[in-house]
Amino acid sequence: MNRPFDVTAVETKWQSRWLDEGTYQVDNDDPRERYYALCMYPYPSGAAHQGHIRNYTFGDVLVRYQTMRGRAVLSPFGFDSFGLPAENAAIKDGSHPRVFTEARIKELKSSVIRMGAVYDWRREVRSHDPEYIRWSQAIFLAFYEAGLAYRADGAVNWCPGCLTVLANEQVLADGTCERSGDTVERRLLEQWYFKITDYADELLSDLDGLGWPERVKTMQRNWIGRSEGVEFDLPVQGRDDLAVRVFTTRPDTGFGVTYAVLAPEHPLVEALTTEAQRAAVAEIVERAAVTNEIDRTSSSEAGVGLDKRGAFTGSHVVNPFTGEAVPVYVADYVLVNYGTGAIMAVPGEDQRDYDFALVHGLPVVRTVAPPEGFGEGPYTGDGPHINSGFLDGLDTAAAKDRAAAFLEREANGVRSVKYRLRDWLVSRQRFWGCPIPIIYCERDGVVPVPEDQLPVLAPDDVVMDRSGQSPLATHEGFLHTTCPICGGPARRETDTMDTFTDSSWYFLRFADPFTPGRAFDPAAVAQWMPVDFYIGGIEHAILHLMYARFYTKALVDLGWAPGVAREPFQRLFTQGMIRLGGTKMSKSKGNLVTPEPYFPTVGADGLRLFHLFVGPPADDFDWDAQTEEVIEGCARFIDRVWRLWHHEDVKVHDGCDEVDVELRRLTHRTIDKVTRDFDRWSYNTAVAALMELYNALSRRARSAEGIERATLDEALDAMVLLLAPIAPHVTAELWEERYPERASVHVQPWPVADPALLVEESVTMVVQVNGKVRARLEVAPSIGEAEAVAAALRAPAVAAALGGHEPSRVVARVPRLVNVIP
RNA sequence: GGGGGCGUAGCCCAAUCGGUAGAGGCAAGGCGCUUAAACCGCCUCCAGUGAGGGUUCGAAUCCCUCCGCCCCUACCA
Repeated sequence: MNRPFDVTAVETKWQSRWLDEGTYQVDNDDPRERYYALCMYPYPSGAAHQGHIRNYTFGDVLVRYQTMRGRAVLSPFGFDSFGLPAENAAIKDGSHPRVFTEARIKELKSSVIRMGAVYDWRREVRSHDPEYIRWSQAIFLAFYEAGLAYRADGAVNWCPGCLTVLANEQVLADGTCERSGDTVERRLLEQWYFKITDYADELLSDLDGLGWPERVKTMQRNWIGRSEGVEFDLPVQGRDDLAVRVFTTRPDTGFGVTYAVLAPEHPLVEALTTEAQRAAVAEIVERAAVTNEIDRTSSSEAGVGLDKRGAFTGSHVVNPFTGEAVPVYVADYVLVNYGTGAIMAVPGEDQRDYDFALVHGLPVVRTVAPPEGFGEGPYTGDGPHINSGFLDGLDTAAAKDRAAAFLEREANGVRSVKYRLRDWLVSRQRFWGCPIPIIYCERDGVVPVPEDQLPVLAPDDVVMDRSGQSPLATHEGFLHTTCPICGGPARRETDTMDTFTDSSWYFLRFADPFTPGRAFDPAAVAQWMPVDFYIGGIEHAILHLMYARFYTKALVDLGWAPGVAREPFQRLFTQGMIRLGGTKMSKSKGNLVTPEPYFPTVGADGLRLFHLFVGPPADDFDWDAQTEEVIEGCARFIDRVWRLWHHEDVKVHDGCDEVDVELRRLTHRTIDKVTRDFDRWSYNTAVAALMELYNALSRRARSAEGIERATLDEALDAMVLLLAPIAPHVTAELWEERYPERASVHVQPWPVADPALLVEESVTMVVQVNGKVRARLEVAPSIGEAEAVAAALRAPAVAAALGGHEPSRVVARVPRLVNVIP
């Protein structure tokens, strides 16, 4: 491209200046109104790609805009620098994950600076920094002391090809390893958990007040999966000492229970299995043990038939509603870690029970009358109850209540609420993560590492291979230690924490990474939290955002953080992804377009303008063959502004005529429009409005009559101010050229539209006859309804369309429209 | 199977409360500038809103059915 200025020189000049002058540093005692703008801190994967540029452009525009609006804007940046890619790279080429990671951080940071995004770099955090690790571990211990962290057996994902444990994120939807493609197995290990389920209710109910996209809230609600029901006992026939405890949300269908099901891992399976059924049941149990959860929960068509997935135990339980004995099955469609791990099966009103009953020849009883014409199969809807004794005739709600009361009386029933949400398994058998600060002593058991011994850091000389155990466990020097209580021999926990723990509190650290001896100063957190706008990808809609909300709630309850942090992210923006060749642009997909080639040509400004202009920020964008041309078009617009600012080919005159006044009105309408568009994140239309203003100005300024000087100056000033958050370098340069004595464009107050110039002199009133446009009239905006109707009826085309008939009805929406119905 | 989103000009997209379908850009074509081209400037072209039905004086917008694409989720009792 042939640019009218030296893009690289201008952009690097301003980037250095923002850094050197600390333009976007804010202090914790800043008296201005606070604003906290935050992009999700990235995993440092190396130089930025277009997805990063788009993301950080949205954030940067917000920071610069809010700064011009007079706010003290906290704009920090950091790196989610623990994680698997660094460890895998280390295994592959023998480097140390830290060396690898820090090189990637350097690259990404340099890209971010080069695109013109501004941060208070004094506040930068890195998850792998020893000071950060110290406080990640201190929080773990605080959770442990509070009973929020506990140990239990848990299943991990084991890849037989890689001979290693995988994180959940590495297991694809079809149950295979994302690297080797092998089918992932489950193995039992003792693991650490966080008790996020303690907060299930609050995590659910607090969603209501958040300014988040509805779909993200819906996803979180579904993930938490609250359901109300009844827990009760099914006594085992012939065994006074045993009962199968089940949970149901449909106690009203109790008369339709024709069998019961235990999960394969249920503790009663052994006791209830008769000798004759032992082999059949064992087969089901063994199969469940080696099958990963994905396969188990996929529908029967995909894998093994239902006949192979369940077996009769030989025992019966008594249905408390009917008093009849029904068979007990073991089947893998019942999960041990939900509800009570056992169900009453109602094939008449449940699809899964119905499918299973058909295959195993179990009776189906309908207890809710389906509507007329309803065919075969289970009916899960509402309706009058039938075949249900004392529930007959009741609707579902009433029957539920009556049945629950019955179960409370007759079957040790308790109304209860269950959640789909599970406790958070935080152990990872990995090296490149935050070590869990726990010591195991033969005498004293589980012992927290004393706070003065934090951080627990991994030694540098750990061998990372694919043996499948935690790399730290292979390092004798790390493994063996002494017990802080008795001084006797002890060993360290060798697992590290899920990297989602690091990202669950970094935004609190940003408020105050300065105070020694604390994770953060509560007063500083109180000043900055909650985050006003949190910007990131939809892929974090569930896990990261749920975990972070859990952390802040727990930290508030533990007294670490002030109550304002309870809901950390007031508003959330999830930007659309960039797709190339039909898939998301990402390093792991190998379909990256990097920004570097664009910097010397269209510049960071051109690229930023492009990302804002190309479509709504929330929408996905396809990077395709035409994209190059669109990007160049954006750079061209910047060039046009540059030339017009320098009055190239412009004719100016003094003395303002009506056309100039109209241009002044357009300038102020544009100020108003762009401001409202910024506030609703409609950057594409804001840019379009600026282009429209440019077009009108240029046309007038380059016409034979020319333009009034003051009108042009006012319009150009407004345009450069409005463009400043979008194209920060070129606008800073233009502003400094013309106004060397003034402060930078970026600390100028945001322009305000003059209300007097927003009032339109006349508007076009559309006159319709029977919905068809027949005339357009110029009218005063203040026109009254009667006057508007009279004017409409006077219009010749309207009279003609009416053909002399009296209108039967007239709908007037002054001053825009009058619709005459004959 | 369940939940959500999207579908407007050749392409990306506007239309903010149900009220003139077009703001902006890209591409295409033409003219001017130029020895020529690029650049630059000016101008032109193009859809009736995925299909069908309903509500309404009036529907891209609300409702129903269907088609296509995308995302999330998945036996949660």
